[in-house]
Amino acid sequence: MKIATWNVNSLKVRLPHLLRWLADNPVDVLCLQETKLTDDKFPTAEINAAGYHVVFSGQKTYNGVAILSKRPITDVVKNNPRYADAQQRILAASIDGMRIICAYVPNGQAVDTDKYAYKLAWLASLHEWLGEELAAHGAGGLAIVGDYNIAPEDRDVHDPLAWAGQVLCSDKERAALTALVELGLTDAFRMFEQLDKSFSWWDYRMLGYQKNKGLRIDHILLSDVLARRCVACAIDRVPRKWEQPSDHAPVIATLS
DNA sequence: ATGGCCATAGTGTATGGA
Repeated sequence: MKIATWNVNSLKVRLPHLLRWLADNPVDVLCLQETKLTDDKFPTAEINAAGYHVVFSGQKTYNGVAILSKRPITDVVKNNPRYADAQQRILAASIDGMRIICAYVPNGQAVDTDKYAYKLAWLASLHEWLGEELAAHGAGGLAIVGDYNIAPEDRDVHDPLAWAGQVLCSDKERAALTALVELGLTDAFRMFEQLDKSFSWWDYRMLGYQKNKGLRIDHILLSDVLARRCVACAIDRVPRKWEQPSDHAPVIATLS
């Protein structure tokens, strides 16, 4: 089975890309971030017609998450109950006994801003709640996937010197991600040999994609039960080359 | 040429993204 994540940067704009990508990549589970749609505007019918169940939690203009699945979805939790503010960034659900969490971690803007402080507080709260989710659902396997807005290591950054200490690469953000991993999770991408300069996001500006000036900030973290089943993990750059693309590429993990 | 974008709200131009 395949589990994937993709920050679509507006599902309204990117629905044709989503449907085209699913036709080419009929993954079992796909988590979306930055849908930027209120729930009444969510394209449920189109996604059902593509063969997927779907749950979602959105808001106007910003954020918004969704989980698509070929198999039925149960036990849905919207938001981190420990951090239930208006920003729709977390969606958890059970699929065939597995716990799937779709996460859109705050961007943080810049290290000296309130948004950065919000990001760190949000991550600390996520850590608390994720520990509980692992305790409750770990036996059947848990995957927490999405846009973490954190490049874990310098090799995940096109220009580590330029980005040193900057938002997405700062020590505190990396430590927060490490703390999540230390709950008993594995970065699926790094379980396998990968090409140097593998990224999942490229700035729209400065010919970022054409020059491969990117970051790897979209991650699939697997609990031990699922990590043992994981046989591959890859970033699919194909839709980043399509007309009017999202600035993020999908990441796909294959489980036996 | 060392900078070059995009989506949203809303109809100018500001904000957020990463």
